[in-house]
Amino acid sequence: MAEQTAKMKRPTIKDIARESGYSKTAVSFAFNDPSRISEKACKQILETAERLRYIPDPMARNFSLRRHLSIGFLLPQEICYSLQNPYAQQVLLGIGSVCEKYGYTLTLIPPLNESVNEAVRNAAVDGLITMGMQVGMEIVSVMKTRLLPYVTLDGTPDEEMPSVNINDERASYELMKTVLDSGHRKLCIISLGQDIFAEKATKKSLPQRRMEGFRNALSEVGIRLEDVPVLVSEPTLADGKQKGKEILGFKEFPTCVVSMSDIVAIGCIVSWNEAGLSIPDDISIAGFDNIDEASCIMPHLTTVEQPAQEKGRLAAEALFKMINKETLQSVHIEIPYTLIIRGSVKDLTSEQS
Amino acid sequence: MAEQTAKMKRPTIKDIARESGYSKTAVSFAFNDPSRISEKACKQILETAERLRYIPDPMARNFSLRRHLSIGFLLPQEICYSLQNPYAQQVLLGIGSVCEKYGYTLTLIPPLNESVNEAVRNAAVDGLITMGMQVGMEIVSVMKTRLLPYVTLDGTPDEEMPSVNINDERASYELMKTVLDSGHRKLCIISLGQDIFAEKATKKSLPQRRMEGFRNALSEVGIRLEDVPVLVSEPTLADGKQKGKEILGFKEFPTCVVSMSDIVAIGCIVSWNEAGLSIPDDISIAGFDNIDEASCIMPHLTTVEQPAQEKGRLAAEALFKMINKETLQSVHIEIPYTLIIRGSVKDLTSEQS
DNA sequence: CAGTTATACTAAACCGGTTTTGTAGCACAG
DNA sequence: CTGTGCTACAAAACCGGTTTAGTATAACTG
Repeated sequence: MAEQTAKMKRPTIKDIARESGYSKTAVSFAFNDPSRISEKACKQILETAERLRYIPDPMARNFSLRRHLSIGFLLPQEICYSLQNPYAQQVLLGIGSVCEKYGYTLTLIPPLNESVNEAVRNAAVDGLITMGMQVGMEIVSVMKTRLLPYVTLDGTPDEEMPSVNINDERASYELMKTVLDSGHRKLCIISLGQDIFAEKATKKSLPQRRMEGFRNALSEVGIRLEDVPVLVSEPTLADGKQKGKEILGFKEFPTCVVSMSDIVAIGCIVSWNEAGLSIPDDISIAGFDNIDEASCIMPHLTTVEQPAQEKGRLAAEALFKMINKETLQSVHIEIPYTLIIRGSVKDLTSEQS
Repeated sequence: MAEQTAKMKRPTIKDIARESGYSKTAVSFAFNDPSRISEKACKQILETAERLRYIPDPMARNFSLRRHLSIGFLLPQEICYSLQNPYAQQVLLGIGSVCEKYGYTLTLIPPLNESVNEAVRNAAVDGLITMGMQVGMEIVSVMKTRLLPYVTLDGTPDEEMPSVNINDERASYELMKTVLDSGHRKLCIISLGQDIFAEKATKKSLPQRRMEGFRNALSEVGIRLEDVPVLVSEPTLADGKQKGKEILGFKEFPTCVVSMSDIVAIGCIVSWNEAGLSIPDDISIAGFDNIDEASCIMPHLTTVEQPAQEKGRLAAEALFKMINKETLQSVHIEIPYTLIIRGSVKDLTSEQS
């Protein structure tokens, strides 16, 4: 009876060797390089393996071969939080499509015991894609110590930080300019959450870069960024709704809200709808990302399109190049964005106030 | 100079042992069970480790401890295909939230070389969550051979197939009954894609179970299921649009389309809108899942709500019980669904034809 | 004070593969 | 007929941790 019961341990390469009368080496060759042994031996070994239902232990193979066959997507927060944003989901899909191509799996890595560091120390992967990482952060040194290749999305480009980004400063400049060109002057900005591990970032983070773009556009019409109210929101629908409500309570009611994230903008619209406001007549709003929902909600959202899937793909491709030692130095990829003007920002210039 | 350069290999436990003057065992204890050695030894070892920037190799640890600290989400098709459906994304979030709780990562496992079997053979995980799996499929035997615990969602419950499901037959009966009660008689059904690995399924698959529900409701008004046109769609927006177009070409135009998936239903609506149809006046439609987009699109979709995140959570919890040997026998969980009636199905009974 | 027990450590086995090294036996060239 | 090279295999080392078994010393016990 070669049948396998729950109590039996799975057979190992040793069992196959013993049972087939050959050595471990021969068994290994039978599976990985049959040309190294005789046809007869190969046949016998594979038959024995089949009979004992032998499946090589992936962990042992990977350990021996010093690889994991998986890359990690490092999430700054809990999975069901980070991946709530359709933008992040699209990035995920992009990364995923490249993983398949290389025969890799994709490991989602949330913080371990609330520590991103811990998660990186323990991650069983051949490389990491991170979001919103900045130089100088502790986890950068962990990845370097582990000699783990990494690429960051929406982070701060730097010689020790391979990255894929759009030109955020320019994009947000254009977005803000559009809003201002429509005649809006009483504004409110919704920025993105503090980078949770921005301990000692030296260069400009993504929200900071976008803010710079806003500043430049604003200064052209004589508005100081410091005079514009700024809220900080997590990129989730729930937090977006929250901020929307908050804005309703402003004494100085803005004519247009500029959000750094579509999902937050949509959250605002939802809460404003609930409050009976009509958009864009009562209040205008612009977003960032051009997620699918932006063209689903009424009115369609004026936003900056950034190709999220493509971003994920490019980051993953760069990572695999590093894993395969094709590229040793740092990569920096800038991809194009598109300003998308739709109905969520009212044109105040064409009407008589 | 204890600095680490790219060329140097990472230090191993052996290096720390040598450098600190203690044994490998002592180093291991220093990290995992300091009470087993003296404080002095522990301090010296940890200092040495710090100095040499030693990080224990996760792969080696896991291999030695016979675990992976990751569970797998087995996808029937490519990642960017399977996870396009918001329903699957929600399931993913649910699974993810449980993984975090147990300190595990979540590995997305697409088919390897187009083979789900290959993927399962090589999966470096402690357990698997699958979607739409049926008994008798080859991968079931692979999972059993590997002694890998598994739970299936939307599969065919069976003693050897732990599962989490809603009562699909009953839910679709109710959905179809609602449509029929609204007076619709000329229908079209959009079923879900063939289960791609349904080689020799013995019991009823999810689309089959839902079809049974439809059949029961239809027979009550004297319609034979066989007389209703049925399309089969992949659960993606793109394929949904495609089916929508296809329906536009029908000679016998249906008054209502009943889809087994919201995303497909939404695809139909999009393509009908493009064709200038007005919904539900020109054609009605009902879906299944109640994804977020169902209440975003106009008109809001009449559908069956199934708590996708909750499904993922329950499946993951059951899986962890099996991994931790708390449950040895098979689990079957049935969770409640809710019929949600909104504007996408026109009431034909209240109007004079 | 002999015998037992605890403490603090080390050596060696182990996890299950792959890979290097070694060695028969045979074919073929010189 | 000897030396060289090739084929087909086996033995042993290796990957980097954990764990078991074992040992020396110190501390307790009767």
